[in-house]
Amino acid sequence: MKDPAPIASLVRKLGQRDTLSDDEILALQSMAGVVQSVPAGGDVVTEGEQPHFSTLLVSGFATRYNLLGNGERQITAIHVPGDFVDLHGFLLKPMDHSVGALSDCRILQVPHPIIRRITEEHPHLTRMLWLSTLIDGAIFRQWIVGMGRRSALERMAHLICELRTRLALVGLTDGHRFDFPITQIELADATGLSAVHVNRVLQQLRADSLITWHGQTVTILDYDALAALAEFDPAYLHLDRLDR
Amino acid sequence: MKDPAPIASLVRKLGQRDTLSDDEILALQSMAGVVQSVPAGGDVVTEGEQPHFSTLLVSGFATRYNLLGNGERQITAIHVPGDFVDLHGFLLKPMDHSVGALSDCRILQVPHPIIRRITEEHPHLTRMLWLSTLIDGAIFRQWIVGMGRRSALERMAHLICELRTRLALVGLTDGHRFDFPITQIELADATGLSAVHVNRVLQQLRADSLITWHGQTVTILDYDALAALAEFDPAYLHLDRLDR
DNA sequence: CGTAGACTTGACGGCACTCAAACAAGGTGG
DNA sequence: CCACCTTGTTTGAGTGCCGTCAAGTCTACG
Repeated sequence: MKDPAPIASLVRKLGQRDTLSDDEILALQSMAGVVQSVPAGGDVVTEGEQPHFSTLLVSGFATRYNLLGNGERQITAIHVPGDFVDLHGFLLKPMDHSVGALSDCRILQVPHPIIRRITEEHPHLTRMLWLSTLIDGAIFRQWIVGMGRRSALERMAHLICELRTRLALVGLTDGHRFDFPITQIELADATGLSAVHVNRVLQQLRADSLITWHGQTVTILDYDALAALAEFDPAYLHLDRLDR
Repeated sequence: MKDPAPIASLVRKLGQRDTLSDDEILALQSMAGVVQSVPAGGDVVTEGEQPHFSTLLVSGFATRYNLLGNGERQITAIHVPGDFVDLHGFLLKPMDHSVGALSDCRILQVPHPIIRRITEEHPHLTRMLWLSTLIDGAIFRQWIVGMGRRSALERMAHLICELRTRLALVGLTDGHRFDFPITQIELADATGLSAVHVNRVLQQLRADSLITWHGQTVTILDYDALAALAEFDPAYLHLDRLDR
């Protein structure tokens, strides 16, 4: 019931950025509880709700998205295991966007009072949780840069580089190969492109022997070239272990 | 020397979202110090630096921006008085972008040890500072939505609505009129458009009698129509006073 | 074997970009 | 005081990246 495994990815991800004390790891484990399932296509949280918990993604892929008046959709974030998909809801309260499951997901709902107690009793751990929302923000900024100033090709290349780096951090890569269960329609909503153009961009990346993409499996064939095309610099992911 | 006035806007902005205790206001005032000046066009912080303080904008307008390899620029955030322009630097450490002054600015550099002490001694105030970075994040998300799925016209309208709302929060509006010292080139870098197209979009907004824009003075002539065009919903700014 | 969802392809169109030049306004120095 | 320069804004012409529309193909699955 209180299985520590679900939060292993979170511990690994935070522990990459600063050393966590045993006490802090125990506090994180106090968040463990019943793991729930959300089927692909389902919503984890819906815009306008004011949940009394935040959701840790244990396995699977999820997105944050907004719907527009004309029915169009914009994905603002892609989440991988170990990510809190709505830790910000702890303080922001009403959700200003929805969270959906890209694939079948297993999630852990952490009651806000537990997070609140961490903020009362564990200043350093609080800073680490704060940090994780700041890294979300750094990723948002890079997406803005991409959507504003990068071509469709560069933007897609950047997204692939980013996902590879973030998945490697939680041990979900096999060299330059990783699972990424997303459709081209969803990729279009994430990159601000049309589905047709996403298809053409992916063909271009394949034609240039930069990647292959079979089913859910992405393989980066030439990482250096892909990163150069995207001007990808992982500094914004703040991977260094520092005193925080 | 320890003039409380510089942090008045910050107190006002945080106090809008939750009640601050006298003790907490005192703690914020412990951040007060020597106010410095940055001329328009100057940099407040530069990408790659690792400052040992975070910068509170006391007066003037500032932006966060990234430069790309080809010299292009993307502005990812516009800051108004009362905003911490780089509170995230407290935990992220090396800056993954620069901060520039749009107009002449007065700033207050708050040493990180002072912020750190707040996190050790004032859990609720810590949450409020965390909150302010989360609101930054919510704004980032809206920018992503705009750049991905809104037309140039809608995007500009949305930016104007957002600025008006945020400036009203710190008392820098006169009805639907406010100062916004930004050039069309800078607006282009913020919206992901070209300077030429920004000019045409602004002309369109004027032709439709939605705004006037004389020098640095923006006047919204028909707020309802402008907000409808932009599908602007201020919910993402989380203006309600709630227990946080 | 039929259907649904995802992917692919082609033709065409438009929003926004680029290039280029003119206009306006404020500041500076001779 | 007025050329002159710089910075910002405006306008026009031509272009192109990416969107839309419409089919067609492929694969998984019942």
